[in-house]
Amino acid sequence: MATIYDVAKKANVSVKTVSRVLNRSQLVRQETRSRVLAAMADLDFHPNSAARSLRRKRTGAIGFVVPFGSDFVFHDPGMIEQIKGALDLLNERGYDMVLSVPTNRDDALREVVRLTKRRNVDGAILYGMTGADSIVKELSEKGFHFVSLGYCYPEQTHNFVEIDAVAGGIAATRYAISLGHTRIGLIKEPSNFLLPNKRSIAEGYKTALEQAGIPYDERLVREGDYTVSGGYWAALRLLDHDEHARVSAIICSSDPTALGALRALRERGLVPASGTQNGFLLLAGDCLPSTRLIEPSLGGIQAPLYEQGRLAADMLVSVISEGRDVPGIVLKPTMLVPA
Amino acid sequence: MATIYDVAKKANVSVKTVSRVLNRSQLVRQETRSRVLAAMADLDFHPNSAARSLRRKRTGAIGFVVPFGSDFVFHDPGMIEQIKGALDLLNERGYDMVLSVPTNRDDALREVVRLTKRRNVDGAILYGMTGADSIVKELSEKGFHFVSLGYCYPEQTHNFVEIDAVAGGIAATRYAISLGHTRIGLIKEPSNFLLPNKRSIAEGYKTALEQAGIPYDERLVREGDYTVSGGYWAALRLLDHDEHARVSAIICSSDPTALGALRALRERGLVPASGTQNGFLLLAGDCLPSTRLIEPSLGGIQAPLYEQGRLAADMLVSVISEGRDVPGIVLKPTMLVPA
DNA sequence: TTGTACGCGTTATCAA
DNA sequence: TTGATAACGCGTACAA
Repeated sequence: MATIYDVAKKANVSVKTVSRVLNRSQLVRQETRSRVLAAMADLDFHPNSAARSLRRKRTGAIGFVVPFGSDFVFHDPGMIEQIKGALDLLNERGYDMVLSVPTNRDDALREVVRLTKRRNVDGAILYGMTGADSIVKELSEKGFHFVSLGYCYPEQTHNFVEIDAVAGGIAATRYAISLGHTRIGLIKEPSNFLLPNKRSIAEGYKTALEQAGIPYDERLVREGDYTVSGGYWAALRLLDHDEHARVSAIICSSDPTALGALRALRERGLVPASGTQNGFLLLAGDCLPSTRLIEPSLGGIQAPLYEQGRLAADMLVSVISEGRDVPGIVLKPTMLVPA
Repeated sequence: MATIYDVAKKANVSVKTVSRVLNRSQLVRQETRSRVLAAMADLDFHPNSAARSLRRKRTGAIGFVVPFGSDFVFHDPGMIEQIKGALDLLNERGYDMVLSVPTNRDDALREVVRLTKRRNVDGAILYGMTGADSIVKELSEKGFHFVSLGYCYPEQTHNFVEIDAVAGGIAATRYAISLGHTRIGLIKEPSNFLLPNKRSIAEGYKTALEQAGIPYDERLVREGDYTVSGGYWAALRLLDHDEHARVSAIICSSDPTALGALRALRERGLVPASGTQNGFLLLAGDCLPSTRLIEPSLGGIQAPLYEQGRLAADMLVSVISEGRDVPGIVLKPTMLVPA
């Protein structure tokens, strides 16, 4: 491969001039610039990134690390949306994305440390998780850059983009109540997605019930695992548990959960009502566009996952370029009425 | 950040010795090694990747470039499976993946050139596409490494992993015929996914019909775009076109296509039969595990997309480490009977 | 507006 | 088994 020395020789200039052309400095005479550009084209010259990174102390890449393994990550449309949002923004900003999907928390933390401390990347987006406290704080102190999707530790005030699950729970539950439902099932998020200061959708559910004077029945609340089959089994348990006082509505904490619940409903001969029509009410948890292509009538809690990914990436780019932490953001989901 | 010089000083050895420890050379006395390791831990030393890459002339990363834009790529479960397969293998082999999703062919080719020629990556996986001929051949000649998912140019014999769409078409069509169907609709792949030596599912479809003595009716073949809505509209056209001689079966070339078609069927009051039961037959095109979680009864052409991604990555790793091209592979899909 | 010479942090070539 | 020193390719004080 040709180096700037080859280009310099060919264009009869110094390497510094070549470097200037490369970096779009204005201090190069037009005629010189064209000569250099011609030489670069002739030699099929491309600047070596490693040399650049070494010198500039930045790589132009950021890491995206999720601790749930590829089997989960690539089958969860919500995670996909978050990654997509981040990738889109990074692309606009000229950054490359290094995607890493270790299978557990410890490996994920090791990955973040490896990517950032070895300077493979200029910063990392890390999925919020327990046990990240010390590492993430250390990274911050030592000048490595990171932003988390959701909280990484209790009392975290900076460098995160979170979605308010409680607000979603309230909105969905109120909607069900407004249609006259009183036996409302909830398939909540898996507990390992929660953190001391990340509150559950179940809190919103309880609040809304309480405000409407409907007694809370813990048997109507099941834990899902954000997968289709998790939703399926949880829904079956809700439907079969109490034959005489069966739920007439189910609120799901994710889209796959809802698709699984839908399968369970169909197996039991129940078709969720569309619109405000009477009948069984099934509410999804992300209401992603891709889910609604498959089930257009599905309403529920619309979580801005794509925006979350985008904003996290945007925040990371700021953290990197300005060199200081940025206050966290909490996004509100909205309630999408079934079609 | 500490460098090997700091470590060397602290451990009272030369930088070369530190380097040896770093690279697990056996030519270091045990006692020296432990002293160096202790110093590294003390200083929280992490080797700088840029410096390493510059010196070693390899980065430990590979690029994955798909030319269809994030809106398509992240919403197509087939692409997701391919990426997942590649990522899993690269992870096992200790490579990082740089994911790039430009929106068109020209940008994709530029991306591959940028990533490889600037040495951001040691090689790239490129989605097969027209117009890649010259660039991909040039890369090959100049010693840059690449492997393509599907063919990149006519007469390509090396560095690709392809899935035989014709075989899939034959199998699915034969299955439909075996159940007594004679009016069989086909929603084939979008034409921009085809290349001179990549043959269409429609060829297999025709072959099977011909062998069974069923006349070919071009009105029963529609082009899809691999999306849910594309499948929906194509299926509606198939269902509404010819009221008196309507299709009794539809073969789809992808899973989203089938999910869209399913929506169309439901809207027309048609429920696809399960198993070998009589009734409307709907066959999917990828039969991915994730699709079957949503619609467990869906049968069709089961394409080994995950394996394709894995094998492509594996092939690329070979190409990189052995420095020479590897003969292409063609995978056969199988026919999955509806449950 | 252009050029010289050095440093970024590693690895590799020798020689000891 | 270890070490001095030269690369790797680019950016940048500093000088002209």
